Order: sequence, then C-alpha cells, then structure tokens
Amino acid sequence: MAVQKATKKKGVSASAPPPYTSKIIKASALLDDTKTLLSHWDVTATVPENLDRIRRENVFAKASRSRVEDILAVFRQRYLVEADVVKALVVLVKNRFPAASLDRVLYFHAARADALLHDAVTEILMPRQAQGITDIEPVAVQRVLAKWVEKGLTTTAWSENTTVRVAQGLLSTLRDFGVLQGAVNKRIAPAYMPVTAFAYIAFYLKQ
DNA sequence: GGAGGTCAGATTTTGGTCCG
DNA sequence: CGGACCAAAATCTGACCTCC
Repeated sequence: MAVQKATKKKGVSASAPPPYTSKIIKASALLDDTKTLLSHWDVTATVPENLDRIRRENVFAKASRSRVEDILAVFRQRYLVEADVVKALVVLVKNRFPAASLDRVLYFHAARADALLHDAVTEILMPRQAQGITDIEPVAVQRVLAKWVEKGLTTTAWSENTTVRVAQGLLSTLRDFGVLQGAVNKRIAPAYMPVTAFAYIAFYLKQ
C-alpha cells in the first residue's frame, strides 16, 4: 500500500491538481506538539482510539477544543495516513532518535502530505538557491502565491490577507523544520541531512 | 469537519540616546 | 567614534471563531 503516491511527480494537469489549502496557517511545524503526540501514542491501539484518548486526556494541554481539533487534523494528514509511518515515528521518538534527524524526518512527511509546502520548496526556494540567492523575502513568496491563486491552484480564491498569512506560515514552518533560518528575514539554511534521517527516508521510499 | 478569517500576546527589528 | 542599552514600532505566530 501507499506506493501509488510515488507515481505523481509534477503533473499540474487540470484534471487532478493538488489543491493548495491554507492549512499551513494554523499548523506550522508543530514540532513540539508532534513529539508530544508521538510519545503518547499507543501502537497497540488504532488511530481513532488513540485520537479519542488524546482528546480526552488533553495531552496537549490546550485551552480549547477547537485548537486541539485543528492540530489533530493536521497530524492526521501528515503522519497518520499510513499505519507504518506512525509506528516508525513512535519508535523513533521513544528511543530518543536525535532531534535534528527527527525534525528532518517529520519535515519529509509533512512535505509529502501538503502539496503547498512541497511546491513552495521546489518552486520557490530551490530556484533561488540555484542562483545563489539565500535571502528569502516574504513579499517574494507572496507574489508567487498570488500567482498560484490566480491560476486557480488553491481550494478557493484566497484574499490578499490570506495569501500574506500563508506566506508567513510557509516560511515559519520551513524555518521550524530547519530549512530556513531567521525570524523575520529568512535565509536558506545550509543543507543538513543527518545520516540517520537519510537512512530512514531512503528505507521508507524503498518500501 | 474543513476552510478562511480575526485577535492578541510574544518576539524582532529599528531608531535613538548615552557612555566610555 | 564605536559600542551598549533601551523603548517604540513592526511583524510573527499560536489560538480561537464563524461559516459552509
């Protein structure tokens, strides 16, 4: 299972476009919460059972239900689609997999799950880096996003406000994942791929 | 339940001012 | 003049709400 995903590469055909959503606004990298989730995960129970329990026990210690739901929805999409992925991640967390490597692995899964995140990296960041430009300006990202909105690649037509917000969310997410550096003015971070993380991803893709 | 929108506290940046 | 320090302004970001 889950091998069929590997087939689609770049096809932005009109038939099955991966629609961009604004989800990134509410869920940046969420690294801390992700680790909380994984360390509380019971691999012997099903996904719904785990989610129920996590909701009940309020493991995230969030003040509101709606926020918890926001987060869980993102986790579902990023890490809980494939049972094997969850199990693997839980093992990594529980065995103190080096944090830097774990972040890479989470980034990998997040980018796979969110087309917007993925494309932002491949179509905005990579061309720039190729040109030797390491400074990333939020406005530049906004412009690209605006173009995507025009082309109808998003779920709905985003307002300018949302576009701006998504750009911010995108950048801060990538920053949290270690792809970029800096708080307001982002720079592309030196590529850093720990062997352990590389091994995990290679193994995953091979399967 | 998902998507877009708004709000407010926290964090950064910036612009002066003062001291050595 | 250069650096340290401080306060105001700008921006970011997590949280929450409303609508469909």
